[in-house]
Amino acid sequence: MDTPEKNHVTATSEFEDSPVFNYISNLSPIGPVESIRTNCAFNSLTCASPPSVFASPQICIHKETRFSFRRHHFLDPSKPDSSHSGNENNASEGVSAAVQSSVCSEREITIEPPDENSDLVIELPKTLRYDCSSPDGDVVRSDAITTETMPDLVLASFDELLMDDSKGKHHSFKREINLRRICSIEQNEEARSWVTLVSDAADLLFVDLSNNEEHFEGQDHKSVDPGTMSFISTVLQLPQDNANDLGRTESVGAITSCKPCEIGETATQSREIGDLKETDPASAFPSSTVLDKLIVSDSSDEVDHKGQKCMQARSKRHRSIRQRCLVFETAGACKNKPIFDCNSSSVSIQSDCKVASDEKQLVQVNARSDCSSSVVSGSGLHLNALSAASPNSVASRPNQNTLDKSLSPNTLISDLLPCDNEAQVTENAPQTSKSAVGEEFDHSSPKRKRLKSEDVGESKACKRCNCKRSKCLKLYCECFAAGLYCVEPCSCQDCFNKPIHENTVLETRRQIESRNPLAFAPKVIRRIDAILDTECETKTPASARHKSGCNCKKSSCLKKYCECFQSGVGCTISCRCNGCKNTFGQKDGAQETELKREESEACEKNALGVSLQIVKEDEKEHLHLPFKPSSKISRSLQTHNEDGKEHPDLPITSTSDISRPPIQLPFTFSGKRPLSYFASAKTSPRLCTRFEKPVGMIPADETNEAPDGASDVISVSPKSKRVSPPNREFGSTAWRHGRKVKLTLRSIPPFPSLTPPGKQ
DNA sequence: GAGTTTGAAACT
DNA sequence: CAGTTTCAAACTC
Repeated sequence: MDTPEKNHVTATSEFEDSPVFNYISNLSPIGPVESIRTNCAFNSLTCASPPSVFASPQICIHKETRFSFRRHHFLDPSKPDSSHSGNENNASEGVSAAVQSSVCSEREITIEPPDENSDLVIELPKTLRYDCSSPDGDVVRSDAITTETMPDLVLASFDELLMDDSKGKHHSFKREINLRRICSIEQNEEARSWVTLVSDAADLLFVDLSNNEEHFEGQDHKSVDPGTMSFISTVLQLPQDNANDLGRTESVGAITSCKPCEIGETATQSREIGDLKETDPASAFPSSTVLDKLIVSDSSDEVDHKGQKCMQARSKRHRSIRQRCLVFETAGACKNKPIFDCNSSSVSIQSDCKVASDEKQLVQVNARSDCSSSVVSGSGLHLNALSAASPNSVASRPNQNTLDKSLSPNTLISDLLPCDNEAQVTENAPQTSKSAVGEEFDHSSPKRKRLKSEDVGESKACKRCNCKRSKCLKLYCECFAAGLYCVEPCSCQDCFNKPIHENTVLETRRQIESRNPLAFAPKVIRRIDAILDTECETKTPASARHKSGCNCKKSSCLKKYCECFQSGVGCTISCRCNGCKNTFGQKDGAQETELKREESEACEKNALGVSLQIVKEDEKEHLHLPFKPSSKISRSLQTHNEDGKEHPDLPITSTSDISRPPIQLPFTFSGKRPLSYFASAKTSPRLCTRFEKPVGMIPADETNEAPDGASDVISVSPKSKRVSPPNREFGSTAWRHGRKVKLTLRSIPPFPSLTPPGKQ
């Protein structure tokens, strides 16, 4: 028998002869024998890795080298040729097999390339990345997952694990299950997204890839969210790329309208589109997401033109408007350079949290993308505008007129995407927009005031001010308040709200934010589930509300003087208005809503509960917008609603609304539309949503308290006086009475305790 | 288009 | 924090 040592020696000699060995030797200080042992140890280490990975991302990184190594070997056999050109399926299968067979390996794969032996490790990723262009690129997914979604996924699973830990049951087992689930979901999502995307212009993919290369690796989990946005944007953009701009846009607009019936159609379409989604159990989660539905419907629009019926129902006028708005929206999405440029900007913004830098980046983005600039020019879309518009879409349903107006893509985006992102987009817009926007606004005559009043959707999308004394540097200026630069259509005088005066603008903005951190936040906070709530058709007030409420004295909240009315939302108890007659919902009615909410909360105990924790824009500051799972929120967050349809979109809207100014919008979508989207919502540390968590699992205090503090709206009032201090628990009944109950945001105690130190 | 009304924002 | 002023949009004519 040969002793192990002999074997090692032999092997060593063999390796030494090979160039690979030499290469490795150069890369690693580890001696030949050691390296071999390391390889041997891979298996054991690999299995052990997952916990470590969960425990700490950094640890994962350390291990990554090994895993990458291992992965490299592992994949090669299945995919001798990394190009996968011929066998995309095989490749994907290999990957999927790897993923499913070994969760550990999957996670490892997802980890970013290690410092050492990076070449080897990176090699595969690159291959995958190139493969991304292929529709079947599940492999790509792994790559994408690595940089984008995994953190969320890991956190999500980890979160679940924690919950499990609380129970003290089957930790490892569930862990693996979770991981498997995640993997399967990812794969499914991947397949879907690719199916959808592939049908579209390949150029988009190229663009994405090119951009991905830049941003993917650099992005942390935060970046994931932007990716989703990007994805959405991409989807939205597709129509424009095609000759069927109007039609596509229209479909989007129809979706945007969010009519229940339309949604239903959309869902149906999505089903029709492919069994891919529905057939897969995994679809139960993200696939059902509204976003997903929308996307699917959009794609389905190509395959199945059913959706066009809804589109055709729209008037041409709205169609054109929508298209324009959509362009703007997408602009944010960066039509031609879409996704990742925008993402990058958003990401950088998030990380930097500096307006100046953000805007600069935005500018750069604009400069880089031709279309984007034009799109951006749509400056009309700004965060607030979107938020405001979105409510309209939902809230205005009672009024058919308003409904049509609300159909603008803005609504869709606002509904689907974090306002922040949008804001970012819009923020850029002004810079490059003027020329591009020119056309847009050419039609706008001096009577822009009238135009605004005439077409809410458009006006919302296209802010134009008429400031004379504020120099457009105060919140009086709608443009400035919206985070937009003034553009040609503006009739302002002595305007400083221009890129030329960037520093001034930024400084002013900082000052205002210092006074009121949420000064630039959307004025209207939408209910997450509003879009999905069938009741919205007849009852919108509860779906959204003004962040701080109105203070109308004479207008009876029936004119646009009233911000609630203007935003198409009903007044709430937070409003100080007198003689409220808001057609979107009277303040008095808010009390009834409150009662209903409490009732629903009672029901909530019997249903799956979801705790939604939204983080304020600035994650670095770790400002959490705590709120408890109100019944509606929980309901909306549940993977399945009454109709059995999934509504993952919640987090998005809620977060968007909550999050503060566009630029710093932290909100995170997962890079992959539904899945990541879902995952992020579900597991994001800052946005903690527990879809699957049964109420019973929630600590007694949590469940009990939820009703008290639960506010209809997930929102944070910009006005400090109305905002409840973070981390404060308002369980007492005292807070039930009066406005504070509504506006008070409750922190969710349980999460911190459950969260392991290393998680976040 | 000018003037008035209105309510948010800003100021004291 | 309340009251006042400033401001610009919304509205009316």
